[in-house]
Amino acid sequence: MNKEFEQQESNISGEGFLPGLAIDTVIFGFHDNQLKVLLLSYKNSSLYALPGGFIHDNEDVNQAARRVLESRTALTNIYLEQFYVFGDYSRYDPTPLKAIMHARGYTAPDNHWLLKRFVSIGYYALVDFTKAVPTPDDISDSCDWYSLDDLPVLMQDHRQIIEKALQTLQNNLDQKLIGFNLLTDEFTMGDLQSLYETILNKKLLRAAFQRKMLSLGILERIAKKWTGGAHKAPYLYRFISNNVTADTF
Amino acid sequence: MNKEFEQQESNISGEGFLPGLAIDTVIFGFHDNQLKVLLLSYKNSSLYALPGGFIHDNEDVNQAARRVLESRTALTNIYLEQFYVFGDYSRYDPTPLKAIMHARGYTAPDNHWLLKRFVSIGYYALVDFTKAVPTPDDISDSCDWYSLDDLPVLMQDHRQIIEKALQTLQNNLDQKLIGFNLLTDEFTMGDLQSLYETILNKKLLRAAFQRKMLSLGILERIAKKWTGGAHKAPYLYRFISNNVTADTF
DNA sequence: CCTTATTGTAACACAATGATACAATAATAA
DNA sequence: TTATTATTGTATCATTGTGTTACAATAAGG
Repeated sequence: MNKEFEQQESNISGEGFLPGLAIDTVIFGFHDNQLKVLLLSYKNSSLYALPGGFIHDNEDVNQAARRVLESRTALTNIYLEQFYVFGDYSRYDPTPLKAIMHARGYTAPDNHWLLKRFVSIGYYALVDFTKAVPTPDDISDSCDWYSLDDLPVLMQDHRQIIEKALQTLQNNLDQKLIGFNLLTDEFTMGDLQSLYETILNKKLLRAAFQRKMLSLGILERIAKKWTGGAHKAPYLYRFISNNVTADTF
Repeated sequence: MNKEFEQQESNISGEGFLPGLAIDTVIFGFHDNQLKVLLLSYKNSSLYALPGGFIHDNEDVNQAARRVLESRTALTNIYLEQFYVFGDYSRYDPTPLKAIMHARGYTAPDNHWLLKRFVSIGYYALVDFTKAVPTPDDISDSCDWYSLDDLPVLMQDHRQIIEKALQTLQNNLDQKLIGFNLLTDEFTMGDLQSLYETILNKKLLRAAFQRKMLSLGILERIAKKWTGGAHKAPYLYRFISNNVTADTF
C-alpha cells in the first residue's frame, strides 16, 4: 500500500491492472463557507492532480474508486457516485507522468503501460470536512483542500473534471438529498442554507428555504446552539434517513 | 467496415483498439405506444445483445459510441448520452463471445483480447423509429426493435443495462426536454402524452399535461390533422429548440 | 342535423413557492 | 433590571404551478 506507485512503475506491462483505464475522484468538502476539493501535489513537480488510481484486474470499478477515496480521506461509508467518462483522444499526454517518473529517478521505456492512452472514469464524493484526514499517496508531497474558486494549476484536464463534477452536484442537489454529506452530523439551518447557496452559487430566501427543508421530514431538531452571538440561538438539526452511500446500482 | 468483426477476431492482441473497454448502446424508439430498443441477434446463436463496439486507439470514446449508433441506425445527429459504466468483476464471462467465435468456425486462443475482462461504457440514444434503418453488424443475423416489456433473453448483463438506461431516461425526461427525439417531426399532443406515459409508466392528466407542455414555449403549432375519426381534429406540433445532440461536454 | 368521440381550454381547488413582516430570544451595554 | 441589537423561527399574503372537473368546439358518420 505504501509503495503502490513504485510497484506500478516497475511493472512495465501493467500486470494485474486493467490497462488504459483510470479513476479520478473529485472529493468535495465544505469549510468556511467555501466548497473545497482534495488535491495532491506531486514530488519534484509543480503539478496538482485529483486523487486517482487504477483498477486491479479482479476488482470492481466502483470498488476501486472507493479504495482510492478511502485511502485519501481515511474515511469509510462515504457518498460516492460515478458522473462521467473522460475519453477524448486529446486527453492523451504522457508527458506529466513521464516527468513525475523521471523526477523519481526512473526512466520509463516508451511502451510503459502508464505512458499509454488512458480513459478516466470520473467519480465525485461528498465528505465531512472535519472528519476527513487528507492522506498523500506515495508519489505525492501533499494532499490538501483547495477552494473551488482558488484552484492551483492542474494536471491534464483535471480542471474540467472538477467543473463537470460540480455541475453534476448542482443538478443532483435537490433531487437526491446529498448535501448533508458535506456537513457535520449536527448543523444549523443557517449552515445548511449557506451550503446550498455555495453549491448552487446563488442566494436563497431564508424563510422559504427553512420551510422547504423542514417540510421534507428528513431533519430531526436536536437542541439549541448557543453561539455567543447577541441574538436568538438557532436549533441544531440532524439528518434523518437511509444513510445513502450511493454507487447507484 | 463490412468485415469489422473478422478483423477484430483475427487480431489476437487487439492491436488498434483500446483494450478491455467496450461500448454498449441502448437505442430507444417509440412505436405503437410502446418503448422499443434495438437488439442484435448473433448468427448460430440464440443470444440477443445490445449494439456495441470497441474504441479505436485514436478515437474519442464518445465518437466511438456515435459510430456504433450511426452504423446500426443509418442516422446521424441523434441524441446520445453516456449514462453509466458497468465495471463489476462479476460481468467477466468470456463464454458467450467464445461461443460466437466458435460458431463462426474460429477457435480463439485463451489470451485473445476479446476474451479478456471488459469494462463497458453505457450510452443511450433516442431516435425517430420511423427514420431509423436497423442494420445488423457483420456477426449478427438481425437487428430489430423489441418492445421493452417483451425482451428476449439477453447476453451477459445487457438486461440490467437496459433497465438502468430506462431509469436514466425517466429521470431526465422532465429536466432535459429530450422526449421529442423519439417522435416524428410532427406530432399531436396525444402522441406526446402517450410517449410520456409510456416512458414514465404512469397515467398523466390530459388537461394539465397539455397546459404544461404549451407553457414551456417549445412547441410550434402547425396545422390540424384530420385523422378520419368522428371527432375534433387535433393540432400538429413541431418541437422548437436548439437541436440538442448531447454528449454533454 | 343529430350523435359520438375527442380535443382545446376555461374554471376552481389546492399545493408550492416568493416575499414581507413580526414575535421570540441570546448576548451586551446602560 | 432594562433597553439594545442581531438573528432565528414562523405567520401571512401574493403569486405561481398543478390536480380536477367541466364544457364548448369540432370531424366524421348515420
